[in-house]
Amino acid sequence: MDTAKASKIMKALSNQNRLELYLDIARQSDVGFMAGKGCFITDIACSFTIGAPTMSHHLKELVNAGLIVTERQGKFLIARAVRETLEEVRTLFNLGIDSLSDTKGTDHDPQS
Amino acid sequence: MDTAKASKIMKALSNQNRLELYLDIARQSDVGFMAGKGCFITDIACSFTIGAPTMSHHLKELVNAGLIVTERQGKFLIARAVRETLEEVRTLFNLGIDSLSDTKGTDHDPQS
DNA sequence: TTTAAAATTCGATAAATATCGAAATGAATA
DNA sequence: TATTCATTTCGATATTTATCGAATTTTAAA
Repeated sequence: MDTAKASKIMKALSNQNRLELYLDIARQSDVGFMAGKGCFITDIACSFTIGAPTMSHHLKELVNAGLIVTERQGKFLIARAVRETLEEVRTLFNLGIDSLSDTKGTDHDPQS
Repeated sequence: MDTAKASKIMKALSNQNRLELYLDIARQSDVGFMAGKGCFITDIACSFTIGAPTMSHHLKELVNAGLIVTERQGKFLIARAVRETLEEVRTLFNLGIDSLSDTKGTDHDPQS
């Protein structure tokens, strides 16, 4: 993934409300019996203090970043996390090397 | 990690220049013989088109987010990625469950 | 001590953005 | 059809921020 796209994703998650929104959606999108079903924005929205217009705006930002997809189901809106994007984010934070996740490599803490 | 801190980290990485700066530092902070030594900002800076004041600003933001630490070495500035913060970011994107990349939740590498 | 290089601070500016209230739209239901 | 609920659009505003040039500081070297 190029850094242009990556930074857009980070920007989409740089607002606390939007981050929590995404995490809620991502968790519900994949947990157990709900897997792949997505979740109702209405149900999520009630636990947020922001207004409906702001919620709508945040959702659009998440869609724009490729983090979620939405779909209208009658009166309601369904959101689902895009798994591929999440995987890309994870890959990004692997920094292209694996040596960061294991503990070897430093004899002692060079700081403190 | 709470979402307040997480969103601050995301914000710090939401600017493309700053993200690339961080990735450069993080890679050089941990690769092979350089592990733990940090890297000279001067050397990194030359591959960026931004001016010195902007670079200084970006570094401060990264420090503020807890992503890097800096240290002056004579005339130069050394930067090192904070491993713990990176780990926290990775944990965040595991969404608290392992089931996202592995339906069973094994002890295999969840990054696959 | 003078010079030069690296980095920071300061002040300014243009652009982005989070949020809101009011109004409009879409869709189910009474 | 009229009403009601979920969502979106619009317009506005206050705040943040990325960036710069100029000036300053810090430190090494000449």
